[in-house]
Amino acid sequence: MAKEEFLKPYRLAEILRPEIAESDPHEPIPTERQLAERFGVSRVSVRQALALLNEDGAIYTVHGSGSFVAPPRVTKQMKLLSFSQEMEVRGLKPKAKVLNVHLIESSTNRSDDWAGITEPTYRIERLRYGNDDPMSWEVSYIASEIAPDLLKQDLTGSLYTLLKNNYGQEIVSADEQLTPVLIDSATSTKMKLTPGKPGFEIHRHGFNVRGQQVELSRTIRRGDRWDFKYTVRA
Amino acid sequence: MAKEEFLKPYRLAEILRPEIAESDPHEPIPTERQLAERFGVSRVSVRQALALLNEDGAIYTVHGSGSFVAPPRVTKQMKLLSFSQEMEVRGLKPKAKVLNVHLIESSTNRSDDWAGITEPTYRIERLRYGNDDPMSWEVSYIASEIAPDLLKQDLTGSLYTLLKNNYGQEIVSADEQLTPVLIDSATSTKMKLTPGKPGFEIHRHGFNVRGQQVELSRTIRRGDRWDFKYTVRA
DNA sequence: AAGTGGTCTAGACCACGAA
DNA sequence: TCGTGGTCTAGACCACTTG
Repeated sequence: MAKEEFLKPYRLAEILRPEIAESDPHEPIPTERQLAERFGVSRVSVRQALALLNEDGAIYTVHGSGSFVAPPRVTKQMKLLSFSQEMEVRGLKPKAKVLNVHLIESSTNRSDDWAGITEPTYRIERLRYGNDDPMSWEVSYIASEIAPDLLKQDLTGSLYTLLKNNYGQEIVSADEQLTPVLIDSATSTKMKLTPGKPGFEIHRHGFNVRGQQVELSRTIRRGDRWDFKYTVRA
Repeated sequence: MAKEEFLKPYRLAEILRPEIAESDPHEPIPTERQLAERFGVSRVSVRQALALLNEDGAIYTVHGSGSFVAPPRVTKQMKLLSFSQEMEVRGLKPKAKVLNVHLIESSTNRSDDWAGITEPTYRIERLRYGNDDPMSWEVSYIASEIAPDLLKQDLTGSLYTLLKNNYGQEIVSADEQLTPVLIDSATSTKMKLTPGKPGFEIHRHGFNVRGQQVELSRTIRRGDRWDFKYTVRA
């Protein structure tokens, strides 16, 4: 079931990566035609492999001249990660404490808090920990038609994993909006912080492969424990 | 000099876009083989066109089944934009007021503020406006070997455009780091804000095609006028 | 079983850079 | 001019979904 697209290019990239790492920055790597012959694959596959290496900044390519070892860079590409995955990347143990869960029945004057989510919907309020430190406070909305019996599930782990494994709803893309805020006193208390500290407020809309909105969430993250790093291209 | 890669796929995508816009969400679009025949191009080109449409959320594809019209989404992909470009996207007129420019000669105990930039380097402190409102305060460092005579240039416009047109240094990728902060009183004064408001602090490293660091900057942006929206994928 | 998208190939021609 | 990467083709076979 491995979902490895572009098998040859991917494997080829992994073979080339250590070779590249040993060369000095701006040294040329073999030409595409040479690599194609050496590995017995088509030039198209070589080019896809080089494209992968280019994406994470291992090489750069100059039309008419060649491909070269890129000088070292640190920042990673931005990928969709659940909170749990993010913590694991940082080497911290993720945990969640459920503060409140309930089902919101059809409401006449519905709040915009869960606009786009079909009612009735579950509202899940949780505190998120990394190595027992409170890292963020979050409220998630998930339509009950998507995940019936959600209340019976264990909600102390990754919601994304739960949705995927128990309901076949994999979230493959998300729209997010970051706003810098002063963390209000109520949230500060819940997160055991001194009030008035800066943080991020994040609104997230999660979508499945079919572009249907599956999850909606609002998150407050403490600024002293969260940076937001990314690489952006022209 | 148009730098349009994938000419056929790109043009094909633009032709298909309006057709797709007229169909209902989740309606199937023609198969790849049908499109290839209809437009007299190879299936590979069709697939690249569909990939482009997929990237900006116009369609989604299901292996073994087909491609379908995606339900509407709002958020744009994140692209590298200069401040000036960002303002234009928002329909605001960009402007810069130069607060301070000078050349930093080789220093013995150099500050980490411009780590990675070759000395001597220019330090450019500017206030950035959108429609005459101060939007952000920024300090940029640019090595003098890259842009000699920078002091003689007009610095009230886009630095990126200036670097590209006058010095042949196009910045094609950047690493950024966002931190939520309370805007300090000195910066608040410069931006004519009441102190203690939340904002973003952004560190940016700009690179040319060869992966060489061309620009380094630190920016403070007011939180009440800046959101950070993006789409992220698995 | 038939039809769809997913991967890969071999080969052609174009556009650019360096000598 | 020659060698490089950039684009495109026609056709093959695989993997998946649906009837």
